[in-house]
Amino acid sequence: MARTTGSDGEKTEAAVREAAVSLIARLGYEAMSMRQLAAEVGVQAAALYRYFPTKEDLLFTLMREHMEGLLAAWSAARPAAADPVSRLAAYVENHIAFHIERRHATHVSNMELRSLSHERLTQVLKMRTAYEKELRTILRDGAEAGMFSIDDTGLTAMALIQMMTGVIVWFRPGERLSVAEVTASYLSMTMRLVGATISHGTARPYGRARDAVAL
Amino acid sequence: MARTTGSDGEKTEAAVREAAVSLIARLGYEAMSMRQLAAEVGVQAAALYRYFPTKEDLLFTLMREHMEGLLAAWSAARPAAADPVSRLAAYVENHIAFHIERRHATHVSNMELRSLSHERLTQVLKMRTAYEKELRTILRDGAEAGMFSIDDTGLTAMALIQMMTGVIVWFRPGERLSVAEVTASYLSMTMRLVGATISHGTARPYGRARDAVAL
DNA sequence: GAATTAATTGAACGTTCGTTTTATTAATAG
DNA sequence: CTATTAATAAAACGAACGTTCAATTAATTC
Repeated sequence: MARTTGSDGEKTEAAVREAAVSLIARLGYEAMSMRQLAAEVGVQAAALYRYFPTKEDLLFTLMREHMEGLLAAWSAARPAAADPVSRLAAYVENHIAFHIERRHATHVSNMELRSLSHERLTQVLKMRTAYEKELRTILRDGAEAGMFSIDDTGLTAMALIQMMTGVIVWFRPGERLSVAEVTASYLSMTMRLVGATISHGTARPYGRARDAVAL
Repeated sequence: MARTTGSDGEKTEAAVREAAVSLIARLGYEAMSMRQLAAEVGVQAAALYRYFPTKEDLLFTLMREHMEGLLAAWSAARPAAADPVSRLAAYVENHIAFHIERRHATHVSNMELRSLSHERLTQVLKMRTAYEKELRTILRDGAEAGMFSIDDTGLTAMALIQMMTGVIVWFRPGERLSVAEVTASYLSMTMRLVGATISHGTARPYGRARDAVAL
């Protein structure tokens, strides 16, 4: 046998990507074999090498495009010139929506970094750092404007990102909570965590956080 | 060659555990070979099978003992009968201290669950759930007492745990921040996130969170 | 000091891995 | 209709994998 009727390179490549994201998320990159992946696509293992020269190239492609997608989504969602509270809200909403929509790809991008070569790891981390820097900038602007109360900008940014990304670990669409409810909760937790205010001197708490007490 | 001078089963087994935690954390369980592990210990691969019947038995042992250690640490640290704020503070402090101290083992326990058999996965998850339930209980008690302002207890517990455990991803002892500083920051972020109060009606915010605003 | 037990080596087993090569067929271009 | 290109199958490669087994030596017991 050789070329099969109806075979199409573009469709096959798309099927390979999709199956790879799902399989790597479920089994892990090292545990997934090229033969397993091929079987999932309905093809022989050798056919995969027409689209990706090595297994690692496949992984890197998935990760790079995931990070590019995240940066692109934020570029599209970011408010042009708004106050820190609005910008932070936009960041949280975009982050949650993007990660819930791409649970599997996020899993791959977060868990399989160690299977990348040094050079490619650096590339992916550079994109990740650029994305995180956006949040740090918002937090710093808000702190300088007296609208946020934050101990340490870098630490707070990491804590927020870990908290938000963690949603993919436990959240399953169609269960107890809706995406909108989850987003609203995370938004409210975020605003309270950073001590968001409208203006310095006002005493109305953000969300349901009232009557807090000094440590 | 055969038995080497000075060889000791207990010491070898301890060395195997230690090397395995470090190697699995760095390379991943699937990527670490038994020959690599043996070389790290300074022994032939066959010798490992004197202590662990299979590679998966080794992984499971590491995970189970990590979770048992976490539950034991919390049992020792938990305040007998205290108010929700104190109990929450104790939970956060214990969690951060334990996870910073055992970064590698935590990495293994969180990232390699999929390499466990169904039965063993269930065992580990049962312990993890028991640990998380402790936090949910504290949050619920605090909310019922009117000392916390929380949308959803389960969601908040997951968000807090993800946030706190995430410390092992970026924190490195001996760098910019000390363990004490990090702990204090996480404690303050936690208290603000849950809207902690001393008593309903008081208007003094916890930590630096003042002048918050309604969503 | 002989017998026994504990700890380890070295070699090998069958399997699976990522990848390459070659042949073959489907689709397309002239 | 023929020539060319695109897409795949089938088979094979050497290497590495987890694991087993028999032999060997150190430590311990009697």
